[in-house]
Amino acid sequence: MKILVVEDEQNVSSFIKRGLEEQGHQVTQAFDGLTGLRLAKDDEFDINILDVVMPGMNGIELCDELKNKYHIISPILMLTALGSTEDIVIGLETGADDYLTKPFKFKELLARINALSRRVDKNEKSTKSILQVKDLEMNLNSKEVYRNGKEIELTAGEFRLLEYLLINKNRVVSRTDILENVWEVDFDLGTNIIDVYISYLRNKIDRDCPLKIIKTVVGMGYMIKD
Amino acid sequence: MKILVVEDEQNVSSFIKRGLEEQGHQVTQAFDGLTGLRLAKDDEFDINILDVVMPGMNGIELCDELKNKYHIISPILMLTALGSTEDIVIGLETGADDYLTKPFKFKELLARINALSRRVDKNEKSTKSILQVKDLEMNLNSKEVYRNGKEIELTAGEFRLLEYLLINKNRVVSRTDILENVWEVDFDLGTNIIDVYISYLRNKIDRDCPLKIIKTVVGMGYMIKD
DNA sequence: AATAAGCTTTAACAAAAGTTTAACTATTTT
DNA sequence: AAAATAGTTAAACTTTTGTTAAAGCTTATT
Repeated sequence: MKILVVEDEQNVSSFIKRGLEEQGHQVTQAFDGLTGLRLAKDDEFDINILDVVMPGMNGIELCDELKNKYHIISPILMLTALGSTEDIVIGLETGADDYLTKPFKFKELLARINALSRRVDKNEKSTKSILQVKDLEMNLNSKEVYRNGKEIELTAGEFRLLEYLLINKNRVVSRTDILENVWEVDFDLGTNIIDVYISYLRNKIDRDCPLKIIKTVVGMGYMIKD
Repeated sequence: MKILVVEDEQNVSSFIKRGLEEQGHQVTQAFDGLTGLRLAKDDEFDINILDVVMPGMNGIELCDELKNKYHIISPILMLTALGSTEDIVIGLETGADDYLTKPFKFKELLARINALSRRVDKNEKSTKSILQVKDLEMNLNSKEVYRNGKEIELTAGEFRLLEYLLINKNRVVSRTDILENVWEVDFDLGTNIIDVYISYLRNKIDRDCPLKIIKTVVGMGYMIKD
């Protein structure tokens, strides 16, 4: 994610930047309100972290401008000093989406960032909640899978693998892709877990049906075709 | 918009699907009434298009079940054969919102879909104060909960958890979702409070009943199903 | 202010379910 | 036919879930 940090204290800003970058985010820093304003309105960040206390334009004014004048849609997380309830109230009134009182644990900041980004994801379009191919359908809300009208019970891992194959239907997905996206493992240490799970899945969804859903592409990966 | 098409004729269904997808809609297909029923009640579509003539459960029976048994609120558009005035009358009586006689021009279908979706937007937000599922009901005003006519006393925490599960019925809610929305905690520090409360709830609402309300979906969360 | 009652949270453990490894077999490619 | 790739199986291992009891909080009452 692209994250903007508007914070005048050099060391606090760096602390946040370093931590977020370790998590794979891209961090842009602004050390005063006006610079923050320019950056935030010219370039859409996924999350804006604003300190309240800053020389020149403070975080509350900045938040107000961004939300009420430039109508940015990305969430704002305010950093306030301990106990300044006043600031928190004003901040939330002017449109901040969340706040965190200093000093804070980095883990807490991360959790709030994740919560905010999830909240945004939810508001995005009416995400499709049923994936289907041939006579197989997967309901992402109820986590139920049906083949030819009959329910099939899958474990969490089997479900995630099938979901990934369905999202990528008509495309061959490599073992590396699967490992990265389903198991969230970035390097293969010679496990055959994918083969095992493909086998489990086939037993449940393909064994009793003449037309097979999961296709092997030797040397390349697996594919589900329409 | 998310649109469900229940139509047994492969080519008609594909024709509709293709056309609607070109307009940017998401189309889910069912080729028989029973599948249509399951899909429509498990997942809320913006519009349901039902063919009248189908093997097994026909469109009128399906419409009846959806509107009068499952009380879905999304509009139903019936596709009837030319001249079957009988069907149209019955269809509208059982709760269909509009109908179209086959054969039809695609443009006409589109116009009716747009009209229906506009109609729905206006009626939105009917804040329900009673949540119910099977023989369980929760009154949000009086904060009373009844199972099979007998009152059940819940503590505030138990009530909020049950309420959240009911609001999200037919959807698996993860522990993270629950923690965020019921306990308003954005990060999990390894508490098992959800398990404990689920256990308390089950003791009060499920223990003495053969049909269980709260379902565990291992590795994913909990769900209450209709 | 102290007490009591009820509710919430933690913690420990048992039980259930799911995941991963590894050895072996089968199939496909070279 | 040999080598490489893929599939199967069961056992070992982990994680997840359910339960209980006790400790910690709050709130109402004395």
